Amino acid sequence: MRSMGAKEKVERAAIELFAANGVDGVSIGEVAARAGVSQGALYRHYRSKEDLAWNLFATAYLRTGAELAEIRGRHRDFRTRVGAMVAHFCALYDRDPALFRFMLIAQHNLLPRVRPDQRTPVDEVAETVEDAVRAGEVAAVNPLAGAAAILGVILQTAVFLIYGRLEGALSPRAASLTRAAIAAVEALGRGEP
Amino acid sequence: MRSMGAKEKVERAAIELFAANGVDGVSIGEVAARAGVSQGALYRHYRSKEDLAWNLFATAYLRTGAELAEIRGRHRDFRTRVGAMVAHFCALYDRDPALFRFMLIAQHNLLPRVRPDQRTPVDEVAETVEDAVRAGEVAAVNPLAGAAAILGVILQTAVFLIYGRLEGALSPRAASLTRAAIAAVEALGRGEP
Amino acid sequence: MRSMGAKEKVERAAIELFAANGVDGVSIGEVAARAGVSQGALYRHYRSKEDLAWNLFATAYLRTGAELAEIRGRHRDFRTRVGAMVAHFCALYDRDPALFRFMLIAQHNLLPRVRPDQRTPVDEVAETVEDAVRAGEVAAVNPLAGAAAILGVILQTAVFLIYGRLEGALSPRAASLTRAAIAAVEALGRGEP
Amino acid sequence: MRSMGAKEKVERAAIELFAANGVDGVSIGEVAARAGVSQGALYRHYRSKEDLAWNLFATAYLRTGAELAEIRGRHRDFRTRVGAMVAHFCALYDRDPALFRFMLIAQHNLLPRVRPDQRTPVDEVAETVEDAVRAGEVAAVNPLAGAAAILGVILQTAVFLIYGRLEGALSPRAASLTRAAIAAVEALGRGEP
DNA sequence: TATGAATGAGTGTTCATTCAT
DNA sequence: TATGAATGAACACTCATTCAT
Repeated sequence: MRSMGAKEKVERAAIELFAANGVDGVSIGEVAARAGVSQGALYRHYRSKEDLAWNLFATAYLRTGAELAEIRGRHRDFRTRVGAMVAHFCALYDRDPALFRFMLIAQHNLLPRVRPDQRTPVDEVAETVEDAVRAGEVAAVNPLAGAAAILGVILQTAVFLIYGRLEGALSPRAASLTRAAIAAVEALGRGEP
Repeated sequence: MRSMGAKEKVERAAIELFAANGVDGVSIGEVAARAGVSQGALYRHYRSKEDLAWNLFATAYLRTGAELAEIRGRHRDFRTRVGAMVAHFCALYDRDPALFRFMLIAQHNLLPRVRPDQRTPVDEVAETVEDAVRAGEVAAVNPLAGAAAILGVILQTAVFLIYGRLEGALSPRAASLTRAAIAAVEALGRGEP
Repeated sequence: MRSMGAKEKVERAAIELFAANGVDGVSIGEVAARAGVSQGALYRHYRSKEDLAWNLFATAYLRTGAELAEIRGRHRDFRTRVGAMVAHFCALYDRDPALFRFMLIAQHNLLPRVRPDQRTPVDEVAETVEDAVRAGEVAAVNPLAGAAAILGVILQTAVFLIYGRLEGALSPRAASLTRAAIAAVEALGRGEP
Repeated sequence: MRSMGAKEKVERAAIELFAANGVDGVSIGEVAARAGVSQGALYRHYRSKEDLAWNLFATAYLRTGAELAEIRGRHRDFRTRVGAMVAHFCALYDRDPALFRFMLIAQHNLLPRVRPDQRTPVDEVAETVEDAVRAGEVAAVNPLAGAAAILGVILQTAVFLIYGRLEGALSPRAASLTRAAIAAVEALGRGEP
């Protein structure tokens, strides 16, 4: 196993810097310096800074979507599915908090560039809710509203970890987050909209 | 009485542009042009672009904190308090979605500049949870974990409205969001940490 | 005697700031602030910043020329004249070091704007040397070369006071500076050019 | 071998423009245009305009100090030393009048940035006078007052050449300037302080 | 292929000047 | 007359991108 190719070094440096300062707050020079390569070398792998940011985001975001799809394929039961998805998000955060933070920040600029036919994490969670409604596992609820509740519980907790409001890793919270997410969806279904 | 002073025009323009493109993604020239004033005029009211962004953020963010504190002072019951807070967030969003989006985006850069002694929305929600635990209204739960669940449910729903995943205003969802938020906190308390 | 009119306050402020930072290193706003008047008020007396600097310089520079002319008219003897002129420069420096420093600095930009028909300090000193040569008081010497020696001895000593290389007032040095200036001119005349 | 590297071209352009208009009177754009390089290229060699001006000044000023130190080391006799120093200043002027003028102008802003432990031309001339006093070659005189006389005679003559009051090169005047400088120092010593 | 010098458009900011009040 | 808000051109500086070596 070699140390790291230039491309990997650039990607790691970019993720960490983008996570800390936002894409617009980081210059190509800083990325190159942290990666230990020349500025010019960067352009051999990416056509522009925007291209670099987009590739990093799309790769991570769509990979997460695929992983959630895989979880959805592996389990049938709503509670089990949500539990596995929450655990997956927690593992993602704990394995690479910088990448997680980068995704949270970058979505504001980059989400519009995701093509409508591409399956995102949001789609997978929403579909999981939809399946549960169809199967009668939870009361009728707008799948996207349900997905918002599930994702909100997870992501806001991650945000509090990032800002130091909460401490430690996210995975130990997986069980309680799962309960909270499921309870939130069920509560949504008890009312009108 | 004329329509709007220069300062108000600048602030409106800045909020809308910052909300759409991020602070770093907007130039002073664009703000000035949209406000219909010269670039120089901007510097009569704000010392720098950063100062402008910080003032807009701090004003809105801390004002929201104060409003939540006022709600907390007006009600005693956990459910009532959460209901009023959720309704307040919904009203904020519906009244000025651009400002709401600006706050969501800008926090990533500007939250570290909030002094620890200043009371934020997060503090008020967390304290509301703490009060409920102390009063035995909900099972023991980390107040900040509870606040994350409540805020997550609200804010992620707002995010879905912003990105067009959900449609319409936020206020009609206030009742179901309240139920979801409370259920999430209660579910958190049913487990270990 | 009233405190000071707006114009005088502006001029004093300008001289002190220009002396310390150079004309280009001082903004109209700084001059107005130190003078305690509004920026707009400044333009009632001077058409532009350049006009202000030029007026201050020309007034002081040409007044000094006139004073030297007066000294030249009052005395006939070379040594007496030089002594009176040196004493006059020393008194100018001691009375208003800021004005002196302003003249030394500003000449680099403003001297070219003095019209050739206007009599400057240099003209008066040079003519004093010329008179002395004509009268046989000193050996033949280029009047301007002689003026350079006289002025150099005085002004460089003033520069050393300004920069803190020498201390105290300039007037106590008048006698020795006079001897040095005269000796320098005489020595110039002992050789070829 | 090409004509000149970018750095040399920038330095030459800067010296000429700064000499003519002062540092504050010249924009980076003008320097770059005269040097025939882009504005950005300038910042590869200098961190700021101030850094450019300071480097040019410090280099020339301290180099001159070192050259005078070398002269002082090569000769023992006061008259010989002064003669060699005057000749050196004249050669400096004749070789590069723009650099000479730049040093004369820029000292007003940049002299305060010279560290006290750095040996300047003034230090060398003053020490030369001090040596002469100690050796009994001239009567007791404040070394800095003597240095002011010597430098004043030379520099004011250079100033007159710059302003067109005198014509031709400075070197032909070296002999008479030397006599004048020495006579001035001796005359200083004949009186009280 | 990799480097790093060079480019030039764009940025935030300053400031001399004007002008309505 | 005096103020100070407003203007807009200029400035120093940055940075994504290119390209000769």
